[in-house]
Amino acid sequence: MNITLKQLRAFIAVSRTGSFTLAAESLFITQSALSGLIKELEQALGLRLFDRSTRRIQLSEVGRNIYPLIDKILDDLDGVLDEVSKLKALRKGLVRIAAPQLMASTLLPEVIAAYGVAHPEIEIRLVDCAVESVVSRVFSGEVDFGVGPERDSNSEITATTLFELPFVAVFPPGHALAGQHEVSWADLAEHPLITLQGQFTERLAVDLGSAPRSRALEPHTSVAFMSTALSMVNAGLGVTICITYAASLVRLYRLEMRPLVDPQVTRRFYVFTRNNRSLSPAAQSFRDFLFRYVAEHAGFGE
Amino acid sequence: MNITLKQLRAFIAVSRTGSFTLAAESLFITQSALSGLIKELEQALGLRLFDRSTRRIQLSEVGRNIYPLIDKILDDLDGVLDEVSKLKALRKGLVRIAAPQLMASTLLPEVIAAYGVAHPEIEIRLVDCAVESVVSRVFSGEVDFGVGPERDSNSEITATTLFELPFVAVFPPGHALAGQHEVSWADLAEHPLITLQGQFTERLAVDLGSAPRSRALEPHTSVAFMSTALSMVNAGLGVTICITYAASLVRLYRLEMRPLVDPQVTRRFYVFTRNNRSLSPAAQSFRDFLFRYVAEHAGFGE
DNA sequence: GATATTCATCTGAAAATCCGATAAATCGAT
DNA sequence: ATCGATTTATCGGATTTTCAGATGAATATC
Repeated sequence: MNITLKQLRAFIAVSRTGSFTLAAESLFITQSALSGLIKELEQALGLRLFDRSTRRIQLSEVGRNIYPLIDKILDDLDGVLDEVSKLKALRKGLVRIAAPQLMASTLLPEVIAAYGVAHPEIEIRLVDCAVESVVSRVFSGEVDFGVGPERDSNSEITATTLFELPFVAVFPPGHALAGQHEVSWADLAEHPLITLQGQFTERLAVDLGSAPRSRALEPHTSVAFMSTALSMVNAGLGVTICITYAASLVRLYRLEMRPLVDPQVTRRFYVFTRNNRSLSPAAQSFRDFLFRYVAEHAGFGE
Repeated sequence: MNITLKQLRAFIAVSRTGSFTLAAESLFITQSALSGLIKELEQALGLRLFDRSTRRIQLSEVGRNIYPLIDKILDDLDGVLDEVSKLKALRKGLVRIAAPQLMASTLLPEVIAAYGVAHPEIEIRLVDCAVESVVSRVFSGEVDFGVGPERDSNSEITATTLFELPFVAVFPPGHALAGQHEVSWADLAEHPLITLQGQFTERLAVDLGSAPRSRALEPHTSVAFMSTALSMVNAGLGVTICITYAASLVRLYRLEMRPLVDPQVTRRFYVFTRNNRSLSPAAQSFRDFLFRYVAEHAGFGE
């Protein structure tokens, strides 16, 4: 005769309730079946687990000793079953992510592709939108989480740092700056600059301060999308600046990058999640994967 | 359908061997039974645990995740069973015994030492306390059982006779009584008597009745501990009386003993256990050993 | 393409499990 | 003390589960 989970559950139930009858009810079996289960278990172990009369039930010395152990085992088992149901939910799932256009065309496709290898059943839906509306889409629940640069904090939204990367200067091959390993903001001021409209540039100006080199930021041209800026650079209309995570796109345009220094300015990117709202297992899994991916490809795109 | 330990063991066995056939062998069941077990488990969990063709078996994603968890649970369970069998086999255990101070310094150390030879893994914890509180400590569960002289019966406590021994007179070598082989209570009255305080002496007075010889008990001095009494006897301050089980202590003091007769009065000692409460295997074992020891050393200490 | 190996399935037989009823024990109240 | 209520233990029969052996299907190897 082997020990069964039923017997162990019976043991715990009787220990908890201190009564065969109550325990039987809680297990949805008859009292006689329960009586039999305990008897079997005691037989299998070769000793009494309860000191019992028809009126009183009490754990025996040995019973007291093993109760917490058995209880823990059953708890662990239930934990595993929970785990399984989570994993099961993970097998099919839909994750929606909001990200600014540039990120949605550089880092994220790369990560999504890598994730898809291990989790083909999970669909990742990418919402590319204006930087400004990433957080609001997270807030509205339209997406599971969002990725983007720092924005006004909001008590309903949690921002977790995903990475922090420096700015680089971008110019065509054979450009005057191509000879330098690094480019200073002052160097940059010597050339027509193509910048992005919106907060991207405004914040950068703040970071650089009112120092004379901020003149570098006086835009020659200002466009809405990075891809437009890159096309213009490619056409020899000027230089632009971007963050290294866009490296794949820059390479696609066959342009050159140089670290921007004096000072080196970095930009943090965050994952935005909504408070008081747990992620679906699939979303959780992809979010973890994203962090791991970024950590393992530190300085990716360089 | 509920999950069973059999299924979990089957899962582990298949994971380990990577083969249904081998796993079935190692579990001493047929391959078809094993196939069924895995099928059931997968059904219960609602997903595949193995990716299998007829030629190759491989843990699925989920299977890989839960394998270590399940393995740990089974290990824990086996650990508990081990624990139980150790307790049962007396390879470990703790026995707590309450006994009056005198007994805790004479008979019990002797028995415990003898028991320890055969059962070195079992710890015997001796609680020496006032005679009056032996039973209450048994009742409270503070000790597994108690040893002591007769006390008020209690429906919750079972008293089993351990031994019945006579009183002896104790005096220094060269004492006036040394020439006699036996000492009567009347003889005793001729010498200053040192007695123990408390019920010990009171009960003795009852046993002796109102006969004139009870004058023997009029105490010259009354002390709390036998060892004090013996020291005083040793110093020539008088004689005392005790029960033969204390012989080892008397000999330690190099005093002499003589049977007290006319009448011979005996005192019974009991083992007190609590009703409706089984002893742990270790306590059971030591209790049995104690009875055997006393029986085999009948009149021990003489 | 033949062969050997492996997992899945089917079937009858054996074992277990469960339930309901009943017995036995105990406690509390009259 | 006795009776009634409550609780655990046990018994017999019906049901369900489990298992072994044989067979079938799939696939890798030669």
